[in-house]
Amino acid sequence: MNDVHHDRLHDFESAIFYCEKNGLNVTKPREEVLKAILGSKKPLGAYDILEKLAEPLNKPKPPTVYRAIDFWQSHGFIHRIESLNAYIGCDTDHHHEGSQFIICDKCGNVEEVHLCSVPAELQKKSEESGLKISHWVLELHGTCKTCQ
Amino acid sequence: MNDVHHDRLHDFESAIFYCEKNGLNVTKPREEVLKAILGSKKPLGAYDILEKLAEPLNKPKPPTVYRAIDFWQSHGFIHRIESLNAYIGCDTDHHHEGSQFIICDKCGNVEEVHLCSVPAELQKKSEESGLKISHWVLELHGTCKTCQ
DNA sequence: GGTTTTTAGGAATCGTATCACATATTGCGG
DNA sequence: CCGCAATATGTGATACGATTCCTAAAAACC
Repeated sequence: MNDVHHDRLHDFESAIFYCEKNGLNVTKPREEVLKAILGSKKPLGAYDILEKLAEPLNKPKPPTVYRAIDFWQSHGFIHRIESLNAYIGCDTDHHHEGSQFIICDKCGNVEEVHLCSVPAELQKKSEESGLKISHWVLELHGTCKTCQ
Repeated sequence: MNDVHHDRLHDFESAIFYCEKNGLNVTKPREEVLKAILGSKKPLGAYDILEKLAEPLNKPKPPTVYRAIDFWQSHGFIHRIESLNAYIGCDTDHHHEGSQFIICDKCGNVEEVHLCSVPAELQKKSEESGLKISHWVLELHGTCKTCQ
């Protein structure tokens, strides 16, 4: 567990706790995938994860990793960043249909932002258009404070 | 040119005009790629485009299509929809750093939305975090009026 | 213990995108 | 017009991302 970055340790433990409470199996692949993602400050691609797990899981194949990703994602513990094809740990209590990220294209750091709801302007637009929103993707790219 | 959907014909012509005015070459691959994208009501994947161009361009290879996509994208005439890995024509005057889409996951229709600026809530968050925004991705998924 | 459900292993394949390198075409100064 | 530089294309190979399908193991339940 000490290979999970310290400020994400709590996330790891709370995920485990959540699973225990809800009768979900925390299997070896799932555990290792979550550890890999939470252990990284930056989002990881599926094949980055695959590499990291070569040792602990004896060279797993893509489906193994994708299955675990799906599992954690479906329970809201990790998010996919569409514009990076990469995965990152959720930094709050899971299960929100939208996620928002602030992404530095220079250093690759990603910060999760939490809006409790769709911004008003958009809410309005989607109402006008009659869309019943299921989820949304919001990714701001730019240069972070330290990289400027 | 009559294979460009009628309500996108103007977009095609104004792109050509823009290129002439700015000394940009409208080559055969570029022309065909733009026509393919504007000729479709729904976003096209790169390999969809590749297929459509099999005849007019004599079975082009991926780089041919991607280069033309990059070209039009860099001049703001088409957008990439990250959560679909697909490309769609811009429906207004080009060159805005952010694009916003309303996507029906049932019928695949996409509507472009134009916010002139980043929603206030996000603007605030990105200021707090010190991000200098270069571009942003905003994609609302759900079910459109007619599909509900 | 036997059956059902859940999970994992693994080969193959598909979809998306880029690299490297050769070739062609265009634009422009002499 | 020629030759050079800049721009753009053709093409094979390869990298990266994700899924399908089928088999086998492990857990949960009776």
